[in-house]
Amino acid sequence: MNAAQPVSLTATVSFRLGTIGTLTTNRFTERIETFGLKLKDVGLLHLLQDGGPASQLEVARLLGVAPSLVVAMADRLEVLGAVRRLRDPGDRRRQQLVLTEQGHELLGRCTTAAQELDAELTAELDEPTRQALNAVLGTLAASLGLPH
Amino acid sequence: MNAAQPVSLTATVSFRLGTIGTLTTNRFTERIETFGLKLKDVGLLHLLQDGGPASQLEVARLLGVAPSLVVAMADRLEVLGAVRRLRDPGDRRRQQLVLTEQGHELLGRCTTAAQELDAELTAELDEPTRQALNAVLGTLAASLGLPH
DNA sequence: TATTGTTATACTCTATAACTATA
DNA sequence: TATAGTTATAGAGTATAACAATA
Repeated sequence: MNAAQPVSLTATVSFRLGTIGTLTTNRFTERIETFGLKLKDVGLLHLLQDGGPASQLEVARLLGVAPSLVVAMADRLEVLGAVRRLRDPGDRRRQQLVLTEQGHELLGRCTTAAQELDAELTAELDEPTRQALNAVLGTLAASLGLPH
Repeated sequence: MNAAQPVSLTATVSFRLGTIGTLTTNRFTERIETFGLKLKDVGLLHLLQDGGPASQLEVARLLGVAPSLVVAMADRLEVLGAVRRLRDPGDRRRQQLVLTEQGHELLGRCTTAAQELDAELTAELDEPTRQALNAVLGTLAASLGLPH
């Protein structure tokens, strides 16, 4: 007993989540390039929609990225007209990032792109299976501290 | 009709696969660093186990990476004693990469690491749910042309 | 001349560190 | 002196292009 039967690496949940996740990320990245967006820009847009205005440092902490990267993302999104920087009058060191109407629309297009990608990725699954998969992934995301 | 109800980006399968996949990849990468391996080295080891000896250019094509990257991986794995380069006597341009006994053991340790990570990631799921998840991921991987 | 592997170089993404303005 | 944001610099990972050996 205790003899581990030989399990293939590719049969593990981790390997499959990693490879499918990478493929998914690559395809999504291609699509949003069309909008002039980088992958993490989408996370920033989503954050602003959900949590309202936030200072750049708050954003960096919430996204788990360096503050200098938030500068680059905010620059890019400002050029696209998707966000505006508003100086906090009470503390003029702070930049409040706010989503513009255009930013909201852009986020909507990203969501549509994700839904289209969903259909493409799960084309082989029947609807109950697809929904069950999404539910389990939601549980997993929640338990791992990811947005869900 | 046809009015799309507002779906959150984070509720899509694509977003969840992307974020969970990235987290999984990061954690797996940390673990195999202990063995002196980079992420894609593991894919190479697995390939050699499954398909037997292969030329470096075949490996590049199968892994979907540049030939120059295979050189770097083979260098690293050769130093670790995990693979050997054998000149093809029939065509001396070709280097046949073969897995050594040590390479086989190393791959085994990677598989164990993935299984441990599986347990960690799916700790919140009951066993039938965990198995159902793995089965659907296997279906997905197969339909997307990924190893499974 | 074409192909395999290698080396040299460049590009993308992101972090760390130095710096400026404000508190 | 401490903090928010910015700019400068560096490192990891990987691709493309130039090159050498062999066919």
